[in-house]
Amino acid sequence: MAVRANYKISKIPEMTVRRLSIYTRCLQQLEEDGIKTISSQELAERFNLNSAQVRKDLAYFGEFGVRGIGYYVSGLKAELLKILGLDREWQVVLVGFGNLGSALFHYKGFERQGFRISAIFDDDPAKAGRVADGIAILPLRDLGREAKAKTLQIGIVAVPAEAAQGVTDRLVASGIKAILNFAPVRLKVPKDVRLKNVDLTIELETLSFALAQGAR
Amino acid sequence: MAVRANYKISKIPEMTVRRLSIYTRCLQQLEEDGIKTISSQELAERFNLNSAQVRKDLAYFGEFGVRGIGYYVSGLKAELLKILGLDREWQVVLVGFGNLGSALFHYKGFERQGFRISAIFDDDPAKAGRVADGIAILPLRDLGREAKAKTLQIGIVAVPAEAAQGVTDRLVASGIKAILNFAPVRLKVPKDVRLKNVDLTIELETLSFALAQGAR
DNA sequence: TAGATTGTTAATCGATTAACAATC
DNA sequence: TAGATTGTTAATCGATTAACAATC
Repeated sequence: MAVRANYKISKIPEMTVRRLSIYTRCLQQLEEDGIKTISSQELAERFNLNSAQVRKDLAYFGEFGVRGIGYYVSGLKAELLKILGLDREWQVVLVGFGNLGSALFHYKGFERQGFRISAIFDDDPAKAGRVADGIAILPLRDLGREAKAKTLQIGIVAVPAEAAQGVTDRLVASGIKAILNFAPVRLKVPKDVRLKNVDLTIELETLSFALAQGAR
Repeated sequence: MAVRANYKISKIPEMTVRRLSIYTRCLQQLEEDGIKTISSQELAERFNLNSAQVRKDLAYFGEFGVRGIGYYVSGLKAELLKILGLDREWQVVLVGFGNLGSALFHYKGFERQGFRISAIFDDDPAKAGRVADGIAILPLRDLGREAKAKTLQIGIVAVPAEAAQGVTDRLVASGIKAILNFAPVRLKVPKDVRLKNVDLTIELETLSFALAQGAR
């Protein structure tokens, strides 16, 4: 029953974390549907996974199941929310309020999981000074002050490739420890800073690759 | 020297394709900088990869290098563009013109690699009928006709989760063989249709996980 | 030729899956 | 208790890396 407290973050495979997110969503749905328990087998089937994989993913963090029964939906959901850090609100800073940046700002999915974009920065004089949905768009020089004042924790980089490293350096300098980067460049960050890249063009290229190959 | 023509698509690891995209970009930059040749070692160093991995990735598709020299930058670039299907233009259809959809439409990165969003669909009466940058926003019922007329090849799903499966079914029915999905749901598609999911919330959750763990 | 670097085979590593004793 | 399902160990699979003969 005891939850292992002393695992190393680095030991948890990235794919395990991603699957935990997926399980969590499923459990939220199951809870709404009034379903009380679910087995690893049933959970796995919904995502074409192996039941052993589901159990192993969970086993990194503790023993949440009951032999002969499976997992209690709302109990497991609560555990996973805690593990993923979704049992609290995160203060997110968005840098870059172009097309992508403003879309991310208005995207409802983030807010729903507790990611609150509470600061926006853009050095474009046409944007800095404006207000979006009650959030002021500020020039980057104000970042350090705002990061402290609003205890910003996660940065989103949505600026052009050329500007991305400079922006990242300022985020790091202001104490941000996690960055989600949408610019198509490899950013350098200190090793205590978590960096995740989302490269939309590469996603499309995996598709054009498949189509180009298929056409042979 | 001969390029192997008979490999199976399914045999190429996804991660290999993603790295090919990255190599290609690097080669484009190197070409602009006037660099003529590059070794697998030099290429690998730029991305913290292993030189054997670079050579192996390329070896899936042929022998592009010269022993003792390395790879000719512009020659290899041209080969990779062909392999990735980036030596041509792709007709992309965007479904959903909300915040995310309109951002993707205006995102310059796609166009630059030959992905042309040449049709937009949205059933919202406030949007259907409008024109965005010369592209008419049409109701979904026109999809079949437009798909034929414009030989649409790749679909982007940027609608709310509830609408995503319905939209996908219509894309498939209209003959689209590759779909990039931004809705946070597992879509069902026939097995000859390529599906790639981009889940922005999960990306943020990998960060909140790391922060939450680090905070223990 | 001597030096450099490829393409490829063999070794290593890590993640997925099968199998099963433990136990509700 | 009998049946079901967990948590975990061992086997399998696939991807990464090291090593090296081939060769420019």
